[in-house]
Amino acid sequence: MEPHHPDRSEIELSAVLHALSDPHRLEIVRRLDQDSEPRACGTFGFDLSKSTMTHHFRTLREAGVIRQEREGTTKLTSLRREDLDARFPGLLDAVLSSEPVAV
Amino acid sequence: MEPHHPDRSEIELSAVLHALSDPHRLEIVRRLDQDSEPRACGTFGFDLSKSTMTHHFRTLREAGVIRQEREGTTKLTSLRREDLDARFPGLLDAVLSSEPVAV
DNA sequence: CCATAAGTTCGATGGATGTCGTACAATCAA
DNA sequence: TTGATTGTACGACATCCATCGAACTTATGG
Repeated sequence: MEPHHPDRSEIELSAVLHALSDPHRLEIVRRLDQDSEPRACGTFGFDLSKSTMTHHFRTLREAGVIRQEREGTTKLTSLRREDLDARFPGLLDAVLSSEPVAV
Repeated sequence: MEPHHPDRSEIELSAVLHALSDPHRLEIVRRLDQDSEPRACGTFGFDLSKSTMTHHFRTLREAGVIRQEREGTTKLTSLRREDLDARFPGLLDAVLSSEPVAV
């Protein structure tokens, strides 16, 4: 079964803020924004287990921050920038324009 | 002893996002922004116990979102808008411009 | 068909979090 | 001084959360 993505109108501010309040997840979003190309989950090189990464990606997806699509054996992840900009104008830019933190 | 307020440069994005990710705390910040006048802690009328309110105000204060100053028997709370705007430009406006949610 | 690679699922675990009630401290008014 | 008002401190408790390892699924490539 395909994973669930909330509709744009269903994206909740508190869920987005909570998703972005974890340093690992914020760094994921930061890199997705820089690349502007869908990216495989395993290409982030964090010192975390696979199951923990799955947990973080699920948190971001269920909050409506990212989109995940299966592509063969991998899973491409992309930022839902248009949806986020439409729903919370300026939020993503404000968050991403702050200085990165080491993770 | 006076409660601790982080210096502007010490305010961390993850702490701010976490503080704002709770609906009650977000509503507190929303009202502080509308009033633009320092406000007593007890004037928010939430259906929460006093100790829970203390907890939320402490979370906001330690994240650097609000300032608390004793004034007689009450405690005036104000938004640290200048500090937040300087440290994370546009963040507070983006958060506050989204539609309020019932609490 | 088999092995490998990429993620998910499923407990488990230690720590944080939101909530409460009761007791306490500080200030002001009578 | 006594009482009322405001808020804090301290446990307690149920839940959530970030993390892990091990077992599983799904697709790809010999």
